[in-house]
Amino acid sequence: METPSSALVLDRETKASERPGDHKDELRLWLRMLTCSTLIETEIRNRLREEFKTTLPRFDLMAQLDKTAVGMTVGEVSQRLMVSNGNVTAVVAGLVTDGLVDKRSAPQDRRVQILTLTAQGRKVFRAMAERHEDWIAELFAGLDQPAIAQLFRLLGETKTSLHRAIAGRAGEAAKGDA
Amino acid sequence: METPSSALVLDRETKASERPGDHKDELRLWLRMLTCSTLIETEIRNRLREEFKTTLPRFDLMAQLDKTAVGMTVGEVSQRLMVSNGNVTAVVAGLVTDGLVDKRSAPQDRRVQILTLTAQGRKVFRAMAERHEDWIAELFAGLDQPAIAQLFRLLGETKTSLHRAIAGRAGEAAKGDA
DNA sequence: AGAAATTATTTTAAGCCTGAAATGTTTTTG
DNA sequence: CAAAAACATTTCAGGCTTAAAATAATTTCT
Repeated sequence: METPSSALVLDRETKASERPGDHKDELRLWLRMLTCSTLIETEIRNRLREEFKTTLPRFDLMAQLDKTAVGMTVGEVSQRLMVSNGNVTAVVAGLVTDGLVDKRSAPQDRRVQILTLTAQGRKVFRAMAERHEDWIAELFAGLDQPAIAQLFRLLGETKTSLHRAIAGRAGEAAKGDA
Repeated sequence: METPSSALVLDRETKASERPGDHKDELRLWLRMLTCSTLIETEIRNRLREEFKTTLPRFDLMAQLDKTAVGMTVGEVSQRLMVSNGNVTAVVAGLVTDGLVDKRSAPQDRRVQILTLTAQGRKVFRAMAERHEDWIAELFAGLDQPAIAQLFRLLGETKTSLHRAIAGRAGEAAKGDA
């Protein structure tokens, strides 16, 4: 950002990372990211309700199923959406009732439930997805292409950092368990 | 889906913004941002439960109240947290029961409820906030200071873009209403 | 002043979401 | 082969969240 000269000025001019034990910058970054996510989520939620009388969890679930031709198990969906298994069970129940999703146990392993979009489900989803893509573009319209690319890249680094930190802690916990 | 020949090859080489009507980059950006937010939220939620036996909504609410000496109204909190009024009412109820938050109607306007942290609430929150700040720093540890600053700046631009897009649409809706 | 509009909050009904316990199924192991 | 372990999903209890309707208080307008 700027070019400071002496060591003390350096502390003043650079960000808090120079001050030991201070992590305000990371906190502010997180709060700003959360604000952005919440604004987008709320807006998409509103538009899905107004324009398609549906909810974001339903849309997200259908989006996963649309990505595959052969269907997906409950566990697979739950992992991809980063929600609990029980949650998937509940949301799927609604979609099955509405004839948008088909659920059947796998013939070779009856523990597993295979979820697929019905023909109608696929049709309905495709229509929503098209609008959804426009909405997202509209929301990000204030960023030019290089800014989008840059942001995408930095969020990639963030994701890596998060995975490392979370896995690290899980490892610690496991060590304690053993 | 097939390999195009002349003009379209250019499309392949340049970014999607060159293809009219294609907004895949924005969509991928949003999905990546959502992944990051969800990872952080889930991790913070887990740690708050394990270490302090509390929930993220409660923590967030207390964080707002900690920012003021004179207290905050229900509406003010709801706006800042970007959640519904009814939600604040419910979460506050729990915190009042636990003696962490105090709620009383404003003397000059009895419609308004003033929320403040109790002494205990402030003490409990401060302890959690300190840990929380460390956790966030830990999660972002893979980013160096310039990356954090850059990301913060880009998310600022994003926020501006979002506000403009959302306000714009609200304006349209209002026009229709009149 | 009194009616109407506005404002702040709460209530309600419905759906989302979680972690943990329970259920049913398959695989491993003694 | 049968018991035990592992696995996939569902159920359950509890809390969060929302939009919309209801309630309560204040302000505005005539």
